[in-house]
Parts: sequence; structure tokens; C-alpha cells
Amino acid sequence: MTAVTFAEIIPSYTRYVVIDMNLSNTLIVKRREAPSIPQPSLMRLPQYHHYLVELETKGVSRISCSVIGRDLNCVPVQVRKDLQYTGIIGKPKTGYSVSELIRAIETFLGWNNVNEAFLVGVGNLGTALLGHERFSKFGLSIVAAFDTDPAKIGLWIHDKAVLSLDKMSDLAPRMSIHLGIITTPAEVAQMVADEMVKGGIQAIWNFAPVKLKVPEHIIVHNEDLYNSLASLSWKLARRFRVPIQEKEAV
Amino acid sequence: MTAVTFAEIIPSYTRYVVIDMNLSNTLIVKRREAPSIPQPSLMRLPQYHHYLVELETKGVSRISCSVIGRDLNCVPVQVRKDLQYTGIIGKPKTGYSVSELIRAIETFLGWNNVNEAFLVGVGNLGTALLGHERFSKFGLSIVAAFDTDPAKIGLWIHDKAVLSLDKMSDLAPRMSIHLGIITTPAEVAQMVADEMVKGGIQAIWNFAPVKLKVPEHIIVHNEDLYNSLASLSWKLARRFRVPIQEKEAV
DNA sequence: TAGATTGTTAATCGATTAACAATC
DNA sequence: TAGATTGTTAATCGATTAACAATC
Repeated sequence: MTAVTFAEIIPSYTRYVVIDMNLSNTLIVKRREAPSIPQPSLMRLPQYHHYLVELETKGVSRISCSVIGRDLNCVPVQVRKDLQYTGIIGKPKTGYSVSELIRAIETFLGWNNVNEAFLVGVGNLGTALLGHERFSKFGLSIVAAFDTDPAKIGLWIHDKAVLSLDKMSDLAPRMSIHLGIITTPAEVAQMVADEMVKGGIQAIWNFAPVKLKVPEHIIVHNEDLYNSLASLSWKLARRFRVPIQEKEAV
Repeated sequence: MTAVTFAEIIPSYTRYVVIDMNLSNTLIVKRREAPSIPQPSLMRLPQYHHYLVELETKGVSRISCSVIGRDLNCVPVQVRKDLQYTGIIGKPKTGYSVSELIRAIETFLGWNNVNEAFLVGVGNLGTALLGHERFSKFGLSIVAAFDTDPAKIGLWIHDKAVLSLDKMSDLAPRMSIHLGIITTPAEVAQMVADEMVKGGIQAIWNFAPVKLKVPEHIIVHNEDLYNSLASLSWKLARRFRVPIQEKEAV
């Protein structure tokens, strides 16, 4: 019995790697370091989800990768690969069940389990995020906001209390908060991140334009608008440069 | 005289490709299809920029890739490659001039030429973006906002007028606006994009969670928070899954 | 000169795409 | 059965990293 055979017999075990087989013929398997999915695939899943939910409201019950690809403007094989990471199994000729697919994506992304989060920095962007009810559909619930501005502390914004930043690192463990959102100016973002780490926060969604320094095990996700803007303005600038097609020199 | 020699003599011409040399010894050169830079490199440039500006205020005048790499937590050779796309030339042993580097990045990204933009969708996020003064440092100026909500039309938000969406496609060409920002709900984003295209807008910065369908030549940049959130919540969920390290089977 | 650092070419790594086998 | 579609393996493509030569 080889590793390959094993994987064939129990398909769901393909994510495991056979590392040893002991005397009693018991297979010792080890989960791969990363049951990994490529980052780009991960980021495309919500798009499929959004599309599928819309499809479901229209009463469509089955869907194929070629149709998804046509509607979402990408190649079918990419869709297939992406969806496979969620563990869904399709039927040749008939495709996938729309509702199963939706559930598979939601489960895979952990949208069924609510992530409670603290938000720090109640400026324009922070306020906007506090008011974003749609986050709840994606398993995110912002339970409190923090700031250092006395004029803001004590306010309720979009039904969330604004508290003093001092209290955050105490409150986080007491409320079992694992996710922090930073919407402060760049200057104080690192200090806020340090506080979050102190409070035992595991993952940081960072909207400030700085690369945070945090311990190895902390998950950081940067949402830096300026990076994005850079890309856009470069492309736009290139568009309006005189398009020198041929040029004489020397 | 070969292409290589030519590039050596006039370094700034390395972005051109020699395609022919005519009888009078005039070199005919053609700009490459894409004076391209990898997307990831492009998105990293603002980070270097931010870091360098801070460095300059501290009075540092020269910098090496290894130091940048140490401070920004990436490998020196990546820094070097990224910076090279801007056309900057360093000196072995002494590194790069900080101020030259800053200017090179700004020029490369087109931050010296202002991009005037229309914003459509004055909700929480739209309002936040309207109030983002820092955009001006990156060559972005939002000159007007649009909405369909009569309660919002006519307001001034962060010194910008909110106008009726009807007027956008007329105003855009008259004001030579080439950039549009969409901060509407997903449902109407496609309609807004169509209007923008009608108004001759060349590039769209889309914050709505939909994949827009636009003509080939329109530049679209999606800033989809849900994609990001997906990635983050997946990683966090994985963290809290029981970490099966070894497992017996059959 | 020696050593640090840039610039560049080659190797590696990972994601995408193409090709094809399996299946309903 | 024939044809459409999934699932999977192999090839391609692009970005990162390693190795090394050039230079101050």
C-alpha cells in the first residue's frame, strides 16, 4: 500500500501526507504545514460567493465553471481549481450545486463563526467601517471602538461605544477578542499594534500606511489605499504620456 | 554600434529597444509594449516612499538596500530590483541618495501630476474618502461627489459639492476628468461604471464588491474589502482549529 | 587594496494555464 | 453512445531569490 493508493481510497485525506507506516500497519499521517490555498485563490472566493448568492436568488440551482468563467470574466479551469480548495465535489456534465457551493465557500472561509473585533482610530475611515453592516454577513462583528481623543471617547457611533485606548489591552483578553482593526494615522499605528499584541490579539487588519512590526505569530493584513492608488495612478499616467511609437535619436 | 552599446552610452534610453538603424546612421528606437513593472513591485513603491520621507526628516541623506530591507522586513535584492524600475542609479558602497530616491519614486508613480477625480456614492466610505486630505500628496484630488439620494444632493461634504448623478457623464468631459471612484452599494456599481465610461472616464477605482464589466481600454482597480477580509478570517479560523499534528488512520 | 554595495544573470518557486483522462 | 463537464497532471509564465560580477 503506497501513499498514492491511500490518497485514492480516501479522497478527503489527500491533504495529508503519509510520513510513516508502523508495524501494525497503521498509517501515520501528518497534516501538511499549510493546508494551503494560494493567496490569489483565497481572495477570489468572495467574488464567487457574491456571484453565486445572486444566482441563487434568481432560482438557479446548478452551475458550471464555464458559465462562472464567462460571467466573471476568467478562465474556467481557474474557477475549478479555486473551488476545489473549498473541498466541494462537482458532477461531470451537470456541474456544481449552487447552494452547496455557497455553503462550502462560507464554511471554508469561516464566515459561519463570528469574529469579534476591536477597532482603533475613529476618524473618517474608522467611522465608515463601524457603519458597515454588511460585515456581519462575512462573520465580522466590530464590538467596540477605541480612540485617544477625549472629544470622541464616550460617544456612540453606529451603535458602538468609543472607549479610551488605555482600556483596550485589558478588555481584549476579558472579552476574548482576537482581531484588531487599525484605522489610525500612520504615526501611531505601530503603538496601537503593540497594544493589541499586549492584549493578546492574534490578527490585525491594518488600514494605516505603515508596515507594522509584530511578533512572528501575529497575522497582519495590510489594506493600504496608497499602494493601490500608486498602481492606478501609474497606469493612468502611462496612458496620458505621449505615446511615442517611433523616435529618432542621435 | 550595437543596441547594447547604445544603452550603455545613454542610460536613460535603456527602456527603448533598437529596432532599426537607417542609412544616415540614425537610430530608430521603439518604446517597449509595456515599460512594465510587476504589479507587486508597483504596490511596494509607496512603502519605500513613506519610509524614505520619514528618513529624510531625520536628516539621513544616503541609504542602502540592506538597511531598507532590514527596516521594512524584506530582502535587499528585492528592494534593489523594485527601486531599479524607477530608473534610479545607486553608487556601489555608498548606496542611494535619499532625496533622489524620493523624487524618483514620485516621478515614476506620477504623483507630481494631479489626477482629478469624481466620486460616486456618498455613503460612509465615500464620505471618508472625501475627507482624506492625504490623497493630495499622492496626486489625487477629488473635485466633486455624486449621488442619487435627493437628501444628499446639494450638500457640501468636506468642501466638496454633492451633485446629482445625472450630471456626471456631462460634466466629466467638460472638466477633463479621467478618473472615477465608485463607493456605491454593489447593486448599482455597474450602472455607475457605465455612466463613467459614457462620460469618457479612463480609469475606475472601484470599492464596490463586484467585478465590473467595462470596455477593454478602461483601467479598473478593485479595492474589495471583502476579498481581504476573506483572507484574514480564513487565516484566523485556521489558527483556532485544533492543530492536528499527528493522526492515526485505518 | 579590501570590503561593501550596486547591478545583472541564472535558478527557484509558485500561480496560472493547457492538455488530457475520468465520469456522468 | 456522444458530449459536456469535472478532476488532475504537465507545461508555462512571472515574480522572487540566489549567485556573482562590476564598481566605488
